[in-house]
Amino acid sequence: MTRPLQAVRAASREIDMRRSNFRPTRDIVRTLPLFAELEDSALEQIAGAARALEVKRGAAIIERGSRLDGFYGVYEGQLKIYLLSCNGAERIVRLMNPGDCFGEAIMFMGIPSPVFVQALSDTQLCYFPKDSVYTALAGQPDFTFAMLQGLSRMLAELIQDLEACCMQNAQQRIAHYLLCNYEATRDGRAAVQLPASKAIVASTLNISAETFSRELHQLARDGMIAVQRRTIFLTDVDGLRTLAERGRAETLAS
Amino acid sequence: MTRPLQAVRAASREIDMRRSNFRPTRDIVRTLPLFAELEDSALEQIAGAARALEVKRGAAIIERGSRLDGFYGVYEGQLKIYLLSCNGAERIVRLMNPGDCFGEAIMFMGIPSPVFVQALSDTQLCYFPKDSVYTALAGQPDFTFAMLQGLSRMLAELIQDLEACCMQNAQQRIAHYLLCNYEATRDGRAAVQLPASKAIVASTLNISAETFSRELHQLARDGMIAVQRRTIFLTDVDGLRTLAERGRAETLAS
DNA sequence: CCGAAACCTTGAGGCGACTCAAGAATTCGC
DNA sequence: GCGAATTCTTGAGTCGCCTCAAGGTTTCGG
Repeated sequence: MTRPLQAVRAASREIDMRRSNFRPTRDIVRTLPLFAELEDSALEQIAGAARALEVKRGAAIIERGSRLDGFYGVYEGQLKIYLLSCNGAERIVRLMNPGDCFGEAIMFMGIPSPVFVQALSDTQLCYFPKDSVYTALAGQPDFTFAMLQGLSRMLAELIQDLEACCMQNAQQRIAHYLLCNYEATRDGRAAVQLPASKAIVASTLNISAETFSRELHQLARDGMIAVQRRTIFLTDVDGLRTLAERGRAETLAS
Repeated sequence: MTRPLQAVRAASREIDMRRSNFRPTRDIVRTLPLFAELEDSALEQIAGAARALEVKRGAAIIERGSRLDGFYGVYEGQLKIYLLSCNGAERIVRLMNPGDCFGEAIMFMGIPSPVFVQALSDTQLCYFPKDSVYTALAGQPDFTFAMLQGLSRMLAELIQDLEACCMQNAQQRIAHYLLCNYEATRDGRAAVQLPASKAIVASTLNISAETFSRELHQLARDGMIAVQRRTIFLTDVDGLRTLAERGRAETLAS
């Protein structure tokens, strides 16, 4: 019975499909990287079969156990893919942003979804029915490779998640996360802009919000980072690297 | 610095490729489920490019960080896919048996492998070079679907692993494992035959060997199971189901 | 059949991360 | 710009699982 995060509380849990100005035209559909290389004719076919979906923050897109006869692409907004434990604790597996796809694996396997998907903000999606996808796959080797690569990338990312959550302690996971996501600011400092609230980011790292807060401040005290709201400046990238690789204990010892 | 498991200790860590009576003929290659639907001509092409590999127990097939220009199929023996933490602790992600494939994702992405693969017993493998695979993919939609499904299945399994390791305690993971793997014996009892030593199975469940032993004996004391070597008889399937779903604490309370 | 190696069990002790709880700081709606 | 809601911080206490250590059991080669 852990506190639900943000959007869980908000709005209805139903899909709120509505007519809107978001339409799956060929040029819009193509903005998904997956479709980038698709020929016009194939794209036309996919776009023709696609269904645009505009959902509000808090809407449930996929429930655990549901099946899919297609997959989704994200065009605007943010969603979370998450797991729920028997007592209601939530573990966010991944945050989805524009350009991302989800549901392919469920579609290909025809199995019930092992995860939930919910919108964290108002979101524009497209649903691509299986049949149109299969048609495109059969005729477009480039698309096949793009699809295979997409699945492969997810697989690799999941392995990394598994590694993080099985082989690294909380501080190592945080250090690793920061090192994987920082960018240079205008004034040349290295900074990470958290894509959501600390509680949500903590959940994706499989850490409680409290521990996340504690560890961030510990890193700040150690001079590795400086925290300002949802911006985290990396003040000692090499130190973080050492931490991420060797862990806290061994930095001091040996 | 955790004790390495079984085969780590054994034999050389080098691939021991040798001429042998194991040859990638069409009929042998086809026994991989992935190739089941492949047309003869395509199969011929794949088989022609395939390289047979016979390795001894303990041989390292893939090292973390290495790249692949193809993928492997298992025809005989057993391998482990595993992760190593910085201090040498090992976490087995999956055991591979005849009929399984590995390395597809690494091949498609062209990224360094995030995992290690090592033979747990003397093993017969085939290596299928990327080019021949791509050729088959381009011409054989059925093969494409089989490949997509294979990747999708791995993805779904990894999600389940992640769920198990993040959302369930040790006893729930064990109960779940038993429920997913039991079969009826001749005399009608439900039993699980462990596919390897308890230490190895424990590692795949992300549990220390000691805890695994303790929990198994606890379950036995509770009348859920009976342990005999590497055979575990399920004496109370419903009880296990309750455990797996609700966890230990809540079985007693509420 | 004996000894060594591998495998399994069991106890003691410790620690990482969680939960609960309360309060501070931000953000947001009107 | 004030009050409410949300988000973040911090302390105290607990617990699950790990590690270390030692002894028992099974397997296997010669």
